[in-house]
Amino acid sequence: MLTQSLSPSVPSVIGKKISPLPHPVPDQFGAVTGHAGLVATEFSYRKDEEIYGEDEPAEYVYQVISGAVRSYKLLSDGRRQIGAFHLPGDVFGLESGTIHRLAAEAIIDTTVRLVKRRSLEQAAGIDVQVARKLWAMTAGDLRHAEDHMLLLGRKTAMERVATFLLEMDRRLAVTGMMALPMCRRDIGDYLGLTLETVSRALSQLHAQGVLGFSGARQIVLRNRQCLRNMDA
Amino acid sequence: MLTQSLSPSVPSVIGKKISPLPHPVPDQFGAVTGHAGLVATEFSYRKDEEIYGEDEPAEYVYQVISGAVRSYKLLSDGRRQIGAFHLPGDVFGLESGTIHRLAAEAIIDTTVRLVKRRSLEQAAGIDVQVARKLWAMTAGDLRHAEDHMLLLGRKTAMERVATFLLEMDRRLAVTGMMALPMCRRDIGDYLGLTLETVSRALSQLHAQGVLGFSGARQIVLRNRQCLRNMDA
DNA sequence: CGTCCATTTGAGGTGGATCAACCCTAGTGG
DNA sequence: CCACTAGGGTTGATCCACCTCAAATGGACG
Repeated sequence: MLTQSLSPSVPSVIGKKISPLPHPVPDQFGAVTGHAGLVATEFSYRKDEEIYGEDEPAEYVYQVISGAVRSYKLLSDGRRQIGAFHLPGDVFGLESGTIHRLAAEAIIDTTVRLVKRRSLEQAAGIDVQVARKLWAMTAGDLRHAEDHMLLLGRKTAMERVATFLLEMDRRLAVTGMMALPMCRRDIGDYLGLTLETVSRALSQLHAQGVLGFSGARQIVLRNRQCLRNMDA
Repeated sequence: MLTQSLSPSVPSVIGKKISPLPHPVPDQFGAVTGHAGLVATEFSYRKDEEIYGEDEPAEYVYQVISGAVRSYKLLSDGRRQIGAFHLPGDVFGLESGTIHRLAAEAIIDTTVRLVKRRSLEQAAGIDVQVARKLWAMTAGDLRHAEDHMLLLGRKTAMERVATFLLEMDRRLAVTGMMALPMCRRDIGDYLGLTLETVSRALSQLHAQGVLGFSGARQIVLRNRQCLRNMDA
């Protein structure tokens, strides 16, 4: 594999142009980088490539332009908990301290925009609006984590899958259809379940007519209210 | 009960003096309120009294002076997930938005110091150091939530209890002994377990000599390394 | 057309939940 | 000072939702 990058954390493709986001996504990042003339760069990562590791210095803050990213923690024996999926428009890797608390990997081929954390911090020291925005973004991550603790600690397998489907539907459905970038194992590691349990729950919802498949990762929700009811 | 407060969210005792914290606790709150001459007030709540409810407007930010507080979310059928315990010195109820995402209750009789959220936000708009501190406090909560997601999604019952004991030992042990303010049900709802499972795990650790009891809530750790190993 | 994974499905095992006594201790009142 | 009570905690027996292990199926891609 001579063409591979030498280090897993060095992006395999390096670009310098700034692309617009594909969709009218609420652009939290642009709202911040637009100020203070921050330098944003584009990088690309191939499927399963590491973007940064757990406890690595947090040098950059990232925004997904295209593709998808998983943030996760590992136990020593390999058990994995995915804390969040990051989809186009999402900012990830933002830390108030100097260390990344979770690792991040590209789920599929992914392009990100990135800026130096230090330059954001500097901008925050000058412009209170930037400081406010950084706080709000971390608070948004906290809100998601709090909701997810309830799911992981207290919901049944079917409730977890229903919650997941509604979340993905909200975040990436176009024309009523969603194209999941992640495999069943990723979904399981996000929901605190095994991949088999996820598959069984999806099959059951399919049998009940609550959702339709066109390929295992192309899902259309046919009865959102039913999912909302089971999500409790 | 004529002497009870009329509303559960109105503190039952109202004080106005500012007491120092009992211990040399790193005082995040003072570091912020010290600036800008913010007005801090003291309130007290009795055991099991609600401090604020889920989705209530976030009017105040709190710091525990004495006692203990649980923050939690409920499902419609009463299942509860406690997201955090707040002990003397801890700040809680800090929101970047206008709404409390979790409810809060006093675990035992508790006294808190509080300031208006709006006045903190105002101070943050003037003093970047205050803004930085608020962001750092929210980031600290996020870090805890991320660790707790790993526990809830992927750890075994024994690993959860070991993690809990080490956390409480770190946060409230004096002279090698810790006095837990919360009951077994609270611990279970924090760890995503039943109270029976928590009790069994503690009994097993007791039988193994890893910990000693003097009363169900007075615990001394006799082998922290053993707990660290099982915490994985 | 064949290979390689991802996914589905089946069969059986198990960790923690549930249901049910029982016990301890602190608080109360005699 | 002690009997009584109530709530929290412990322990036992059983259950079941989800995990584990295994095999079949399917879809993407050379």
